[in-house]
Amino acid sequence: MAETWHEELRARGYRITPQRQLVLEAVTELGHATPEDICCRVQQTARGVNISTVYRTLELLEELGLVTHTHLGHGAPTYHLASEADHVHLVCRGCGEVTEVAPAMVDGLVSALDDELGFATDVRHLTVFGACRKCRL
Amino acid sequence: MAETWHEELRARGYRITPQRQLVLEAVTELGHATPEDICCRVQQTARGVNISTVYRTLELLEELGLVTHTHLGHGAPTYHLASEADHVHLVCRGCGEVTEVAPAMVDGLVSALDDELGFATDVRHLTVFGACRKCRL
DNA sequence: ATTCCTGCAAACAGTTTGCACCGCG
DNA sequence: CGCGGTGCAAACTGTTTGCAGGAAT
Repeated sequence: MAETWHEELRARGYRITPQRQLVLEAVTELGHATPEDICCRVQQTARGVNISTVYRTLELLEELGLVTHTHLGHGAPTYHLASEADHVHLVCRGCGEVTEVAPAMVDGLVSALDDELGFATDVRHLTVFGACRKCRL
Repeated sequence: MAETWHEELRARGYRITPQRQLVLEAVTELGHATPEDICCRVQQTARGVNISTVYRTLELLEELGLVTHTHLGHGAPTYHLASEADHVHLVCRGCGEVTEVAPAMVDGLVSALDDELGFATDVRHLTVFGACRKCRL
């Protein structure tokens, strides 16, 4: 609701622009969107936010902690709202389906890596490839 | 030792060429190598295996089950011998260090996904991003 | 008015493809 | 000798950058 991120931006000396608002909206509405998805979406509403502005904006929003990205395969990365990103991705190599599962599913792995190696896992960036029930032979 | 893959190739109607041998050797010796790494390596020994041949060959070797690849970050994928690929990758976002850990570390996750969703995890393609002991603030 | 932001075009990295020639079998 | 493989160049996707004009503050 509250546009708290406006203050966040100003506090760091950044400006609030229509493009930035449009990109954030597009990420919110699309979920799992590639930079190009976002660009297309934004083209429909207003006319034109350039693809390079989309990249620059996503980088900025990620730096502010408003969005995150994951790699769901070979192509372009996909972006989420950080507030809705609290899940792990499962990608099926057979049908390409993407499923989200609760981060609790990997709690064991996370604590094992922490205990044994001192490694702090970024759960939200985790993508597990494999075969879903339908596609496993 | 045994060049059993020679028969594999012939059996499927493929030919054995010096380029294919060189690429396989490079993957064996380098480990975690990008297509370009492999290309460079091969340039030194003989003169010239073209980058597009490297791509075509890696695709072939992967289809034969001799090599696999993972995505260790933003850039190019990295290739391994399939016989040495039985591990999970940890990538530190701070220093970029890549660590290999035993697949046993993720056994819990794998069986949870199988039990609850019927999802068959491809452990060898799994990459966990995060921060290593030194880089976690 | 100042400074940041945007659009555009060009540069770039990684990968794929078409085609003529080459060489394994 | 025939057909698959290779090299080369061109096309392509995804991303970054330099620069001049435009807009938020």
